[in-house]
Amino acid sequence: MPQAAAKPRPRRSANWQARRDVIIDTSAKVFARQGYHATGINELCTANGLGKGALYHYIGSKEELLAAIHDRVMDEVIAIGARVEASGGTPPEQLAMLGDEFLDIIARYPDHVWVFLHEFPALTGGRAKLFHERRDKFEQQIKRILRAGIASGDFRDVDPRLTALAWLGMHNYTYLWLKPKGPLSAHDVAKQFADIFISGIAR
Amino acid sequence: MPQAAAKPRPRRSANWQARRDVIIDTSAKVFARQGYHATGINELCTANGLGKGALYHYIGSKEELLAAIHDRVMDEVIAIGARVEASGGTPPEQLAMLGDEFLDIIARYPDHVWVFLHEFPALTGGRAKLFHERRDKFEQQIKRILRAGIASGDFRDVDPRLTALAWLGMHNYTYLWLKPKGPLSAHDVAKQFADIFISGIAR
DNA sequence: GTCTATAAAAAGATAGAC
DNA sequence: GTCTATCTTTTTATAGAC
Repeated sequence: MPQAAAKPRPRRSANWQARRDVIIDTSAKVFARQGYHATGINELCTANGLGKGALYHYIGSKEELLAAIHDRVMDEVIAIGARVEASGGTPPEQLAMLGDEFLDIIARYPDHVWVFLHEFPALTGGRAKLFHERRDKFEQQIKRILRAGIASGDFRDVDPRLTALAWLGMHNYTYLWLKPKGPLSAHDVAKQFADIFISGIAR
Repeated sequence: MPQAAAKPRPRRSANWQARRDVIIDTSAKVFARQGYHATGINELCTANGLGKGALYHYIGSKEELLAAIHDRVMDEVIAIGARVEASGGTPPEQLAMLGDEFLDIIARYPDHVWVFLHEFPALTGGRAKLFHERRDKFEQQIKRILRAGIASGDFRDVDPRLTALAWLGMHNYTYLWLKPKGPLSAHDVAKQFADIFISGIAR
């Protein structure tokens, strides 16, 4: 079997990778608080407790760091799509499960999600293209569930695209107010959102 | 009656005001395309066909320009709140009307709305405070309608805050895909969103 | 009112010592 | 691997001529 081409493994030590991951998470917090463009390399150095030389040893550039923050979230989002698909539930069950897992990601990565929802336009070239492809992939996933539900008679004859975007907006927007320490858990919110949305499109 | 303190009229000519408004709208387009911090004063000069001296004659600073873009949208949002309240419809009718007018603003000011949803964290001090107050005021308006609907028996006993945020997310998110030239008008989208949402929280 | 020139600070990134 | 010093460009804003 030939070498897998999907993710060309960078020639770096496991230690380097682990250190880099910490830098990505710490930087996400700073970007979330004051914005990507408003944050200078010097501030990233301070936040990470490193000099410029050391920081650049781990990140190729500021934009590469931004892309890494996006990947952290999108990797997980794509993964839940596959998990839900494999679950074999009914369309309403799948939609509820998708919402539950999606909000769980938002609650676990509040900073990363903030960054990805605010700063994705700062990605350029191939990085921007890759991001949009993965975002579209998730949207397709939602539409597939909706179409299946219409076909099965669980949902009325809604416009799949419009309805998928309504669902996405409702869930994405939680990044602004859903707090890990808040009165409602991601699971609670997902449950109530599913109640509203699924009965809203039920036949 | 003493002088109204709400909006201290600046001592400027009507011509100056009109010119400034055009600059605000043109700049909103540039900010929407490439971001507030990523846009330099020089680019704003080019886009507006002015030199630095002339531009600064109309805007106090870059951030004041950003605040003006926010005001353009928030003035209208607050206005629809009052209009809906005065309409005297049932809670479901009011919620549908609010969505219809809200999406109309998003469709008419796509650039301003983009800027306000992406760059509001760039506002500082009193400008940030004022913005948050007005945003909260709109959220209160939604919650009031929801509570009235629960009291009247039109809606089931949902959590007003959670439901208001679900409604806001669903509608706000349209800024990313609702196009004036698109296949669906803001009115069409509002109608279908109202169908989903109101039946989703109906008793 | 509008321009050009310039100030003064900060940006992202790199070089080379250690 | 990490540091300090530095390069180059760009930033926001102002001064002063016209």
